[in-house]
Amino acid sequence: MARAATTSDAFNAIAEPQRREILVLLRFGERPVTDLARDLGMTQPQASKHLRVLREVGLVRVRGAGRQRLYGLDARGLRPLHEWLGGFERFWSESFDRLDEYVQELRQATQEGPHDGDDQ
Amino acid sequence: MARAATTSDAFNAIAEPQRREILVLLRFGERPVTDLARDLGMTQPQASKHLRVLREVGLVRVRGAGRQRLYGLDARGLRPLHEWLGGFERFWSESFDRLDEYVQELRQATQEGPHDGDDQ
DNA sequence: CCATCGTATGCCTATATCGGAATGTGTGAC
DNA sequence: GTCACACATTCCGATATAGGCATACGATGG
Repeated sequence: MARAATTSDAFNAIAEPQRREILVLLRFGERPVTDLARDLGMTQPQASKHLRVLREVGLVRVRGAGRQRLYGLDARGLRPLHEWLGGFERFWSESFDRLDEYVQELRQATQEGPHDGDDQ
Repeated sequence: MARAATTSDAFNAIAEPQRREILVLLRFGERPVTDLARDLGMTQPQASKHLRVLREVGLVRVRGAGRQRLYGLDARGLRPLHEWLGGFERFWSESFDRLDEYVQELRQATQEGPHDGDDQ
């Protein structure tokens, strides 16, 4: 068997650096294919192919605007990634995450009794 | 060119579901190869190969313990993923994250003036 | 030193990728 | 209707994967 299809997963889809860059660009709004291709220094067909993959895993949506097709981000598809990663937060926050720190601060401020401890 | 090597990235390494499961198991502590293989229902050689990949991208470390080799999580390698994903938080929190909600609650409780709004 | 356990590696095949170039499809404009 | 434009799809080749199986490696114990 070969590697799993790039379209099988958000995990597989974003394994490709260029696809990640596309998603980053789309954070700033919808864009047509040619725009993306030019900004990322790739050919139009390649951009189209990458967008196809991203579409199949539900990370982007298309909207026909005249003879252009505007691609837009659908970041809900990234949630599985986020959730999976969530299980590891405690590990890489050996040097605490700013958000974590913030939460702790606030937790103290509100004088909520702590109900979870950290072990290991 | 083919797909980028699985060992080129944490992104590529975790594209494989079994590799993700290995990492999840390692959250609970160090473990020898055979253990992992059995728990995940795969052959020992496969587990070894997956662990090799994970090692090459710095997601696990090995520690020789007698004639066993204990594999342990090194979650720092997941930070690039976390950081990349961070840029999208605002998007998938259309239906708010529990943590986000919690932070907001607490923010109100502490009566901190709000200094950022959510747009979309 | 030799047997044995735990683990790593080599070889093989099928599969699917990414890149490049050319060409197909569809929409709007004149 | 035809041209031009924006985009999608196809064919090609090189590459490297994951799985299965056999086997090599390394350390420990007797």
